[in-house]
Amino acid sequence: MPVDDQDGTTPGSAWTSRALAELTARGYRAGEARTAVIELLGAEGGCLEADDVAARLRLQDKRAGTASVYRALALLSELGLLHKVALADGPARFELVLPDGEHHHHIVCDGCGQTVAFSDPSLERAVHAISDQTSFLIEAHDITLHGICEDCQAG
Amino acid sequence: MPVDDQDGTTPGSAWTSRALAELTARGYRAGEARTAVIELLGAEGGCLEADDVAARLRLQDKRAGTASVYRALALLSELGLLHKVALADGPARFELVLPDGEHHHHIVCDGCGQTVAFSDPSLERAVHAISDQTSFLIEAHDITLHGICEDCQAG
DNA sequence: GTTCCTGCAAAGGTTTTGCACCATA
DNA sequence: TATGGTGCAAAACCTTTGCAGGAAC
Repeated sequence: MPVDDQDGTTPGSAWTSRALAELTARGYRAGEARTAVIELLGAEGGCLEADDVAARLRLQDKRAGTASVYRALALLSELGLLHKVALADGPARFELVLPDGEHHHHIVCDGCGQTVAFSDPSLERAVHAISDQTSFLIEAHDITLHGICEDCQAG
Repeated sequence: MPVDDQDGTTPGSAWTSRALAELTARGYRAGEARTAVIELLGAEGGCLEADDVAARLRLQDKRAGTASVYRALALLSELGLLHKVALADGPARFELVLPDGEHHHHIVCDGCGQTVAFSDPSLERAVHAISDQTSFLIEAHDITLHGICEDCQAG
């Protein structure tokens, strides 16, 4: 469920416009499948697997072939509009890249596979400090915590 | 290349002994493929893909079927002797779990795929602070930085 | 001798690719 | 109209599973 911001719009709807603009600005066409993927991701706020995207589009009667979904996700990642996250098991997930750099990380329950998001400024500061010390030009980072959720601890 | 510690032994060779002891202590048998995988990982110090393990064993004329390699890696992970790390692209890698909890994380070059390891105490502190705040029982964490290595920046 | 481990081969799931057709600009 | 996007189907890739034979205890 997308979170409303102060304007009453979602961060995702701004992302949708930006993604579509970026595409055409770079000479890519707004084909049917590609546009549908962008609109869906903006509406959902990201954190979807390729298969989720395909399935939800089917529910909306916007049919998009699996291959086109993968191609759209790959292109958007390449353009820096999405960030591909590989959790330890299962397929990759795709997160919106927002212009203010705001993002989150994940805690995965190794019992039931449930994933929750979190963000933490001091963790970000620690990552940036490392970025300054390495010869790599750091552009992104993934952080995943693994553990057991409350339900699985009880059961 | 494994890093020598103060005793002149490698951390990996201690790991090999511990892994073999742990296996028998828990009632598992020291079969040929399983033993070969453990010895290889200890000697190499971890950070290998399943396929690397199979290939290097073949080079040593210790043939181990792919399935047995995967089964050994899965068992060792389950016993807490290995940690499975999923980088964004490509197959999972397996890291030794050392008894003192010492471990490292990775920086991946998105240009050439090169991976280097790093460790950082303040990053670890930040992760532990989060662990204390969540209802999850945190048992492990993966951190991967993505960027462009010096070579790819130049080229 | 019994149980577990192993290897092969086949299946499983995710992602990529080839190609003919169609839509966008 | 020319180029590039799309969909289908097939392939590629990593990983898991079934099963018969062999090794460990």
